[in-house]
Amino acid sequence: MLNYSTSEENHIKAIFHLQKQDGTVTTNELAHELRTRPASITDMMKKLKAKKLVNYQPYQGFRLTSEGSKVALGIIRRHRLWEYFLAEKLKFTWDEVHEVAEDLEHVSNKKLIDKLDEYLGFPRIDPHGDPIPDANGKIETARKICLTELPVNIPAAVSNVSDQSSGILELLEHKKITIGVKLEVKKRFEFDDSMEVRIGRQPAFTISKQLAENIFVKTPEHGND
Amino acid sequence: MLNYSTSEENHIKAIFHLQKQDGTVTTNELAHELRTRPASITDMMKKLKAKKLVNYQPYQGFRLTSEGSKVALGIIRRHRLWEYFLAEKLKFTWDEVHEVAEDLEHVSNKKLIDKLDEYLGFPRIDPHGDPIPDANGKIETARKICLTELPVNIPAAVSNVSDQSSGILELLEHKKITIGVKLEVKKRFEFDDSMEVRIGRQPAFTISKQLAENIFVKTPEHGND
DNA sequence: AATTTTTTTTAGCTTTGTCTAAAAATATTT
DNA sequence: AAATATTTTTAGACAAAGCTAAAAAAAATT
Repeated sequence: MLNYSTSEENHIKAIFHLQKQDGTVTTNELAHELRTRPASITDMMKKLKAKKLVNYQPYQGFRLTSEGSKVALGIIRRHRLWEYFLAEKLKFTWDEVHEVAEDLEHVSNKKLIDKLDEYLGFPRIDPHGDPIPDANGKIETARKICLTELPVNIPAAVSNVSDQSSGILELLEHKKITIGVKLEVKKRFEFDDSMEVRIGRQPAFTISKQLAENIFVKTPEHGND
Repeated sequence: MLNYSTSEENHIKAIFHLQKQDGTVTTNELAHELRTRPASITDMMKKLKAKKLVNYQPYQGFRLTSEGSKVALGIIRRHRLWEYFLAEKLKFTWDEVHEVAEDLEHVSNKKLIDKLDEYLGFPRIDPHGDPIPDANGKIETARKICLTELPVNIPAAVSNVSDQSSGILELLEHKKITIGVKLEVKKRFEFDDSMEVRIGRQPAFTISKQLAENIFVKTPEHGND
């Protein structure tokens, strides 16, 4: 995998995100997204086409080639791992991490990122609830994750409970956890993997590792990172 | 503190390091250090002079202004904190960290760096044994540090022992630790702050927190970071 | 002190990534 | 389908950061 400039990477990433909705991205859309001018986009598209990262015919819009998508997933992987690091380790709040990760994502040293991934315990979801591509660029589409994997301060909705024994249901009822309830993990304790959980604006309460392992949640769709 | 380009930062940092030896830095020295051409250095010096970061009169060499030194210390702080992070947390070896930190150091977000510093426990020495400037740009000149502060895998020489009781001397003799002995910390255990220490190529042995607190070491001078 | 060598600067060119203004292509209205 | 509006591309300019080659200044030699 070759190396690309910060500007090239930002264009590739933006196309990747805009592509999702429609099939193809237009010059104006991209110019608006990147706060740049349509003429600049045309220039950059010519360049990315020459590098075989986008398919582009004048006036026809563009989309990433499979190579371009690979590059995009690499950038997104870096971005989201740094976001996770910032939130989980450096205690940034979830709304602060994006901006800082915008800079860190352009440091593209494979060993750095793979070691960071390992250090963080191979997280699958970033602090905005978006999935993190793995070292091969594979990305989970399903948004359902175990409560044990939900980063702190991310709103999520309970989608199902794996264990259906009466024991767990009693506990769930007592804690007022039902399908569809919206909650956030406020804090995690390394010592026993227990966690503080808050439902809405009510006071937070503790959940054991054993219970959390059986609760699955869905995080809201985002998009802009 | 304003923001400077990667190229500007690299020039400022190089001047800071070269200044140490002599009082003033020449065009050729800097061109050689940065693997660039003398003409390019002249161009950049004009620019940095306009920004009041260097004092420069044509043909007279240059040195950083006090503002320039502040900027340099900020860059060095970022570089060395990332080096520490890479070695201590991501388990890079000490000879791998410099290259990666060269990129990371240019992400200049004050909050990021201050939080990273805090997360790392405000380390004072980087994995090469060089002192890390604090948030105000203050940097220790003394190279003598306590063994408790010596990063892992950094060769250092025992320079003195603070406690002179017979109890500690007995222990030191048993462990064959004398002034001038060269050693490295191989591993630290969070649980009781004990550490594995190795002298030369001999098998490593354990030292308690209490003992380490009384041993002071000097790390070798480096320079190129 | 004059000459030669070395260092530094100037002048002008290149690439990257942006811009504006004008031209061309495509879309939308009437 | 013609006219109008919008989108996209082209053409040409500019700033940043580098380069080479030539000129100028400083240092070293004879």
